[in-house]
Amino acid sequence: MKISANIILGDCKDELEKLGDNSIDLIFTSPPYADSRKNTYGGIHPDRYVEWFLPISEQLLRVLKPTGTFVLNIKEKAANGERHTYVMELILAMRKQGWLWTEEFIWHKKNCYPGKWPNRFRDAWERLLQFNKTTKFNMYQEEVMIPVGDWAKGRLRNLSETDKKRDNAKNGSGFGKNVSNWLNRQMVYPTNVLHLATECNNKNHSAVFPDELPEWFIKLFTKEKDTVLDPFMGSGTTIFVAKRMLRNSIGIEILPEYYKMVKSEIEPLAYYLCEPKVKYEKNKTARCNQIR
Amino acid sequence: MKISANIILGDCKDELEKLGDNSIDLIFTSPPYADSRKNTYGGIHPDRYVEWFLPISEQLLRVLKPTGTFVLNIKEKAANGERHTYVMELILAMRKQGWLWTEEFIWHKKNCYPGKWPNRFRDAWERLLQFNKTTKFNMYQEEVMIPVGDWAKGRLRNLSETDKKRDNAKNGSGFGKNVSNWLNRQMVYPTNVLHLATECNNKNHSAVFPDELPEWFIKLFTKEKDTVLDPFMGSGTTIFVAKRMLRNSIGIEILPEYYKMVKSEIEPLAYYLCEPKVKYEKNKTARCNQIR
DNA sequence: GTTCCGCATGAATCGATAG
DNA sequence: ACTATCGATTCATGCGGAA
Repeated sequence: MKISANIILGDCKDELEKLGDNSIDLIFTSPPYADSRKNTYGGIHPDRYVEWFLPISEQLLRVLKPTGTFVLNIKEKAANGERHTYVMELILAMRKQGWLWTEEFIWHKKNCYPGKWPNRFRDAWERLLQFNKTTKFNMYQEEVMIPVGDWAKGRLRNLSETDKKRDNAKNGSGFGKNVSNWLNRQMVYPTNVLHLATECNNKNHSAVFPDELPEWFIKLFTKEKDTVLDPFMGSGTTIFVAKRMLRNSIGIEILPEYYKMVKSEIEPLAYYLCEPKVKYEKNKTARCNQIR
Repeated sequence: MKISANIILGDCKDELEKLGDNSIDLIFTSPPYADSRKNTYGGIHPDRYVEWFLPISEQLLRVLKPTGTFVLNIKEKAANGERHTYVMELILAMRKQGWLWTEEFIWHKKNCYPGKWPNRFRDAWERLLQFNKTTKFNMYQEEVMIPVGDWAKGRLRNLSETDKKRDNAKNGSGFGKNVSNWLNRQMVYPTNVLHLATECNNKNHSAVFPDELPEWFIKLFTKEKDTVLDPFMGSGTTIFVAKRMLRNSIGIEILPEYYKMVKSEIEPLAYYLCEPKVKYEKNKTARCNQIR
């Protein structure tokens, strides 16, 4: 089974038109922020951000499957003592386009960039806006469950009795179950707040996010062999993570430098991943060291 | 030196008109959320939330000092699989009214409401929108500095002395019981993400936000003898905290039950606080036991 | 007197049922 | 078809009684 990573050089506004309707399971992207990254993207003026983005989001709406999800990582800049409003205006405009604004996740950046200003503190969070085409989208909640909170540590004894009974009743054999192991993995569903550290190695790319960010949403909204799209690929974090997790991926990038870099680095992986019985969890560290 | 707590019964839209121009240093409030608390406030329909709030925010703009700050705690509901947009629409409308949207703090609710749904996770954060009249507002950043280090890392809790003791007692670790441990720590500025648990069971009162929330903003945006206003007083958390911190306060409440309760509980405090050399930190526990 | 454990209780949200 | 009400689901926390 071949997992493909389709790396495309070009303006996503044009390149998206070549993709088929209802063909994408997850769009995860972090577009250039308004008026930032001037040296790389030219910098979109805040006042024109919405009008610049709407033709793109229209194409994204077309290529997304009805069961798919679009996750947009974005945060408004502060200028002249105020936060810009283009993100809110974008949400309102995209809803008129037909998108459902399902949820807003918060990425809490645990080690955010240091700094001090007279009128504001460090900005330690970003928005992860979830948009959908329909209310019946795929969501694999069990894939992102987390260990129960610290409160359980002092109360494990009570849990053990219940869990022991349930476990025995379930399989009946009573053979080969490590109860204490099971106890330490009491799992609960997460919330809409994600606590992740920012990526330190940046490769001249000012808007990098950690692997864990796309990984979490890929786990949550896709299964193996699904297709993930990043129309603003940049250094390719989303694509590399998707590949590692055995999802097909499409990355669009306007800058030749990034395109070449990702293209050359993703190729050897294809080989590697074609081997049978390779589980992505086991290879994570190796591949991270290999490609990053 | 007398610190006053002016408790007013009535609709804040009417009562605010009686307050003088440019007389308030900090407005901290949590208005009734759309379509919620029906039994108490009647519930404002999401589609009419903005038009309901704008006359109030217009008065708030009038009574706030040019150096003052308005902090609005709010979160949009989810309905029919989507988040409502009235909060974003409110921000846009308030800017047209003349407000500056300076910043959006995130309150991460460590213990959010439980529940499970097929299309979303538990909602663990609320917005704390900072509005200002001018870009030259008072901000006492040093007052909310936090110790750097693994214990406080990721929590951003600015603890009063009693809080430190209480937390240490709770953990039972003995860590930090020696105040010098704290004094020796390097202090850093916090970020715009606040990690606080909601207060669960206070028997009779259940405040919608913990004391630490208004406390943090009162420290940051006011000094002693300044005036704090809460136009939706509710059970009076903001007013009690302001009183304890030696700030004058004005609370407006439409429901007689809440009004009477706060009125009767705040009175004995006036006596107590009139005594000289009373530092609010030392009295927190005593007063909490006394009045709550 | 500690520590431990049971239990109630929230700014919630969805789907089903009823008017 | 559209709105109002209700039950089910879920988990971090504090309180009080028990060990």
